[in-house]
Amino acid sequence: METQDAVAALAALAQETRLDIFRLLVQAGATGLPAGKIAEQLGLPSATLAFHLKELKHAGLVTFTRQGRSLIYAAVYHRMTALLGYLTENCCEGNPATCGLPAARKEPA
Amino acid sequence: METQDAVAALAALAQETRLDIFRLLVQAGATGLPAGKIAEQLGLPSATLAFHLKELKHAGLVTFTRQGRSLIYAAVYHRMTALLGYLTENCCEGNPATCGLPAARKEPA
DNA sequence: ACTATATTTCCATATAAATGGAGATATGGA
DNA sequence: TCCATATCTCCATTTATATGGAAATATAGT
Repeated sequence: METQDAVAALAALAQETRLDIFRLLVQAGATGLPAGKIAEQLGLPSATLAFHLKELKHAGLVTFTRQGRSLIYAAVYHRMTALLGYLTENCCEGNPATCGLPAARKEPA
Repeated sequence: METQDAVAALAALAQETRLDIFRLLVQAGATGLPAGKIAEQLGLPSATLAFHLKELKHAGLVTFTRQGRSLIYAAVYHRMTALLGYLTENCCEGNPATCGLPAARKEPA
C-alpha cells in the first residue's frame, strides 16, 4: 500500500461517526447492511450517512451492491489488512517486534 | 485503547506531513531527533513543524526531552502498538484471520 | 402512470485543520 | 549582560470537513 492510500484510509477512519459505521459493517460481516439499517442503528440523518459512506467508499474501505431499493454496504477487509500492514512496516521498520507485534502477513492486496 | 484515543491517533497520522514526521522518528529509533533536524529533513518552516508536533504529542504518539537548546522528539511505540491492537480487534472482531492477520499480542499499554 | 420507499445529491452553514511570517521564550556561551 | 541558537506561540489567512434540510434519482409494487 502506498503512503497516499494509507493517509486516505487513516483519514476515513479518523472520525468517530465513520469509525462507528465501519465497525458496524465489520460486525455485520460479508453479508453487509443496507444504508437504512446503518442510519437506524447509529441514529444518523440520511444526508449525513451518505456523506460518510462516500468518504469510506472513496478510501476503498467499503463497497456496496444494490439489492432492490436498498444499497447493501460491506467492509472491504483486505483494505484494512493493507492499512495494518503499512502501519506495521512504518511503525517498526521491518521489525514488528519493536512494537511488540508478531510479523504481519504480506498484504494480499 | 478507547475509541476516543484511537480516533485521536488516527487523526494524528491521517496527514501526510505528520505521517512523514512520525516515520522519520520511528526510523530514528529510541535516540530521537531534535526538532531542527526534523524540519531540515522534511523542509518544513518551524511554525508548521511545531504545529504538527503538537498534534502528534496531543495524540500521545511522540514525546520529547530537552537537551541544551534542542528539544529531542521520539516516537512512542507502545501508543502505535495500542492503535494497531485496537484496529485489529475492531477490524476483525476478535478473529484477526478475517483480515488475513496473525493474532496481535495483547496491548501492553 | 402513480405512489411509496430507499438513498443520493445539492446547497448553505458551521466548524475545524493547515500554513507560515513575525515576534516571544528558553538555553548556552563569551 | 549581551548575543546567537533552537523552538515555540500568536495571529491572519486559506482550505477542507461535517452537518442536515430539501429536492432529485432509482426501484418496486399496484
